[in-house]
Amino acid sequence: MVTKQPEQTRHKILEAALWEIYRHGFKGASLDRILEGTGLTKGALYYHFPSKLELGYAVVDEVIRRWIEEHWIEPLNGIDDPIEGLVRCVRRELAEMPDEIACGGCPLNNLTQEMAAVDEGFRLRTEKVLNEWQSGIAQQLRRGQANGTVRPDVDPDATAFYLVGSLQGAAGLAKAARSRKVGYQIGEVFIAMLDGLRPAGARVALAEAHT
Amino acid sequence: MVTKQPEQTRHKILEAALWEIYRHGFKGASLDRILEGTGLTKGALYYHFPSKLELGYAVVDEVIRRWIEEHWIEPLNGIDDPIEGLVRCVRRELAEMPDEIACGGCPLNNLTQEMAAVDEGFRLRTEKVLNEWQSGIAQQLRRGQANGTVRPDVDPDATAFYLVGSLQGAAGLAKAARSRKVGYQIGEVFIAMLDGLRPAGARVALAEAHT
Amino acid sequence: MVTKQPEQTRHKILEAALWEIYRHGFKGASLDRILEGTGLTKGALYYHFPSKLELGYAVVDEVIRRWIEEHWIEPLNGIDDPIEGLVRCVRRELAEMPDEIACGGCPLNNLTQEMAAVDEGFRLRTEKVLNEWQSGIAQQLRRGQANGTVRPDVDPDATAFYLVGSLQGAAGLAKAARSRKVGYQIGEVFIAMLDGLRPAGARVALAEAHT
Amino acid sequence: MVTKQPEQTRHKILEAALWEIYRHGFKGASLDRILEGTGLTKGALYYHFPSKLELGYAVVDEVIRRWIEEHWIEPLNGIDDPIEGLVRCVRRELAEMPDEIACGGCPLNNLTQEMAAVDEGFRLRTEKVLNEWQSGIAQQLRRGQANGTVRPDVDPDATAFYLVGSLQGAAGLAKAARSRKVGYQIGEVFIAMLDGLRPAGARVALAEAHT
DNA sequence: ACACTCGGGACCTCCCGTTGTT
DNA sequence: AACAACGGGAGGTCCCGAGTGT
Repeated sequence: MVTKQPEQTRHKILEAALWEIYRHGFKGASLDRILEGTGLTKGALYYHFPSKLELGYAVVDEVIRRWIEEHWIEPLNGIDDPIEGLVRCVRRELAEMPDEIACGGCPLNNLTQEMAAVDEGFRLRTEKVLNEWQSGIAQQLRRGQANGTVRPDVDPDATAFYLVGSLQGAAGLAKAARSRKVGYQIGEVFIAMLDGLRPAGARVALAEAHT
Repeated sequence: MVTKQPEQTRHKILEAALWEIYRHGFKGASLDRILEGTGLTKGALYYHFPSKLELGYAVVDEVIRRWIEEHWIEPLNGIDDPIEGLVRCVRRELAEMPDEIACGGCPLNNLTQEMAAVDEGFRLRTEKVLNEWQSGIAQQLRRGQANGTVRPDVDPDATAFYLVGSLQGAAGLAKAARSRKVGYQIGEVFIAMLDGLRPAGARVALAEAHT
Repeated sequence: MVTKQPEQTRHKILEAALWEIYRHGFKGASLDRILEGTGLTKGALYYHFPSKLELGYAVVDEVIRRWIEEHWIEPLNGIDDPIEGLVRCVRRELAEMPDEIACGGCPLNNLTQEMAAVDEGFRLRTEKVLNEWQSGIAQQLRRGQANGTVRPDVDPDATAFYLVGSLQGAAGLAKAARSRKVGYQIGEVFIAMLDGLRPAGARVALAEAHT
Repeated sequence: MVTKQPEQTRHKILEAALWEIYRHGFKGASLDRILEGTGLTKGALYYHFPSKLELGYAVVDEVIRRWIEEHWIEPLNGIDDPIEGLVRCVRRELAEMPDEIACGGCPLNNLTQEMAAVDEGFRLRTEKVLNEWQSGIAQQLRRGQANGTVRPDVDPDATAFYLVGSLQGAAGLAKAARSRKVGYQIGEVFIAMLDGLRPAGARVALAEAHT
């Protein structure tokens, strides 16, 4: 047996916890089941996390948060046209997402809806991630307003909230329908709505661009 | 003591179950706690419902479904301008909703996100309600296209999905933020987006219309 | 199977709990072990007692308390000479007590010493039983002072406390020594000390009376 | 960081263990909590003690035993009148004892009552300490009989057992009542009883001597 | 001589569901 | 139609102890 590798052990637990929680929800998640796949036992888990709740918190803080950053915030950085950036993100997610996630909903949204009203710790953490997401988009919208790719009369903050909400809602509907098709449909309308944020002269016939 | 009143008993259980589920989620809901407030016992519950799961199903089918119909489908019937109707619905909900619900999220969305991936029975039932909601809106959009209040190039079905998703997502964000303010902000953007569905000449400065 | 007998079930649990607690202490007591002998299951236990703690409380309130009353308070009632009554009690206990109890200590004392400093609920309940014991003896001492069998300069309350404490302490020593002999030795001294509570002229050579 | 100091480390653990056991009982004592205050970890503990049980044994053998010697055996050595010596001990303890100990019971008695019936190792060790205590007193009583300060018809051994038991019992009652008052009350009676061990002519009105 | 990491189990809690009874 | 009593199990907590490194 190799020597103890605490960092890797912790990571393995977090990863397994993410999937277990994703599949059964936080309350339905079983520590025994989480540990089953890892080959670890309660002792290791209890050493790294003081409770199931804290494990759940860590999943939000460390795993889900990073995922959102990598998928929805950082990709926008290099692009001058923020709307173009968002459209690309949506298209990429719709295309690359495996079926299980496409039909299982956004992990962040799942946890938020299940736990926000039940546990304040979860609410604060998911709220924080959502706020980072929102402010990332709001910042891009401001940059777009500066370089003329976004209408100046748009409220960047409120609109960013709206966009995040719509994405979460769309993921929720796709989950309810257990179908990629609903996601694609909503995606196109979402993109069309995004197009409405451009200055009148700069709008693109996005629907056709896709076909 | 009055004689047994099966229908009323069933109703009392459903009502209590709705609140318990709303507050603790379905998995977190306790049958004992549901019964506590009603003065009934397990016997009554299991006479009317074969299991906790079926009780949850009944809550969706009978309580939540009716609520959606009354609040989001029927109000649109008498109005010629469907977008105007939706705007009124949003404004009414934002205004009349008590704090607990405004910050606790949409009961339908809560249940959907918690259970859709876990239990197929819940998924089918919540999907059905969502579809009724969506097709109600789609039908109105078609009527609007017929009477010229909605742009003809809009896809009624996809757009209706998108709108339902956005509403659910907005409710989810408000829940995560535990704040009415986020709801109001998103509501205004939502209304602005709705305005984008009108033919170019018919758009209204809705923000001002609200003040 | 006979019909449900809640009272008898509750009694069976209490009885089994008393023994389990007596043998392993309260913290060491296992609910599973308690139920093992009764043929009942967790459901029955949880129905009758909301928690292990409340079960322990009930053992003190209902079982131990009654035992003290029957063995140390009521026997004194019919006897005019309270010191004589106490001596008889001591002798009876020393003689009739089975080995397991003689060497296992007084159940009341065991629970008190283990739990009084840890849990206030236990402390209050054991204190109550001890106070009843003490006031039973104090009352007898007062009666003895009235009829001349007890010295008038004795403080009935303080002395009763002292006597109860000595008995508990003696039981504790016998338990530590796991020997009846220590109990007998202390018992004789205790009886001699009791004799010192009589008026000077009324003292008896108790040691000889015993042989 | 200073170099390793094994003896001091061991001592720190023992001291911390004493308090933890005193407050939570042996079973309730947590190794993690013991180590928390010391800044040490499991590694240090298990280097010095092979198990929790052995740690408990060491607490009895080294800490509690020494405490009893210093407080109840050695103080009697320089005094010719053993009864006077015991009275002083009682008075000193009653006066100097901090509240936490006065109301938390005698550490020796606590451990004895909790563990004697459960674990033979504990029983043997606490019995040993109790025997040393008892034989210390018995020896003094014999000396008193030799110099005429103790009645010759007193059985030194049995009486010493009785006295130790009474003290332990008194501490137990004070713990159950969580009150110093009970301790004071019993203390006075105890002293009066001690006075009864003197030869008839040598008795003192101790109650008045105290005021 | 001590720290970090992890194994593995026993425990209470609590819950859903069923049975006998009225 | 409804109740009181009970069956039976799964889950999180927490703990003691044993490894490896240094």
